[in-house]
Amino acid sequence: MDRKFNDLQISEQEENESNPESGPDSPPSSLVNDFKMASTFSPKRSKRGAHKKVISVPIKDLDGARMKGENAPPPSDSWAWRKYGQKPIKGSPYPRGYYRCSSSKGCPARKQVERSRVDPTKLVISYSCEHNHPWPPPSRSHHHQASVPKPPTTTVASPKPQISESKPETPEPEAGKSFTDLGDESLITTDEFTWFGDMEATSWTIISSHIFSEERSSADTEFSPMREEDESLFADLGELPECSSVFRHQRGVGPQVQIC
DNA sequence: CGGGTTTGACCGGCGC
DNA sequence: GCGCCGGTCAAACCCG
Repeated sequence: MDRKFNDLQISEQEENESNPESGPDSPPSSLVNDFKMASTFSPKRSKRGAHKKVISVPIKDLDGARMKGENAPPPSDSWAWRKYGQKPIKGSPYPRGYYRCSSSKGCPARKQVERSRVDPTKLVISYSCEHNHPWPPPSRSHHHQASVPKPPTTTVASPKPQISESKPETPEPEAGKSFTDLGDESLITTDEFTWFGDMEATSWTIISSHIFSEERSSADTEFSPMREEDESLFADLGELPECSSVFRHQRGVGPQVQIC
């Protein structure tokens, strides 16, 4: 399967802009052309005090292949998500699906999936998780565990305004680099971003916030396989000051994203 | 039978 | 205060 995800866009939003494209008239600035490094958390409707990150991914043949009507199946990442609701959103022809993390008990992570109304070819996924909650969850669901043939490696995407047309299949020199090498402004591309298994895309952008600059202690193994390291890494992630997006390589499964 | 999905009801925040 | 709207709950249903 040569499914590459090529037009992934992640932006971080404050809670009060929880709607990726709030209002039919409001431009999806934070999604498409703009990104905010919202390091400040402003809980407007912070029932859960959650940070939120928004990913915009192209759907393309996804809808043709599997979409039924307007229901876009959420791209599978490394976590188990259980759908707990779906609502039509005012001003949007497409309903929004509500998912919660079922990878671990009590996991506060939420995910909202909806089609972009300004660009129906894109799927907008909003990740949110509890403030200060160690996210991603320390343990994956057995489903995923079982489906992970090989230990993943870790890739971290750092803030980058936009990368267009970067070929995922291009062997990445960065893939072997350390995070420190990558620095603050780097964007890691991988040849196996298949975690959006159903996604078809031509370019991709990852936008995130403070990731590694200070977190990269010497003990961190950049792209080393992880299993137990996994856990420790997650522990580290739990201590990340703000939000970060972590992409984990997994052979056979593809990289995964954890956001918070 | 266990886990996920669907869907209507309910709740709470917010604007008027 | 009231209505709108987004988010969540939970029972029924579906599926492997």
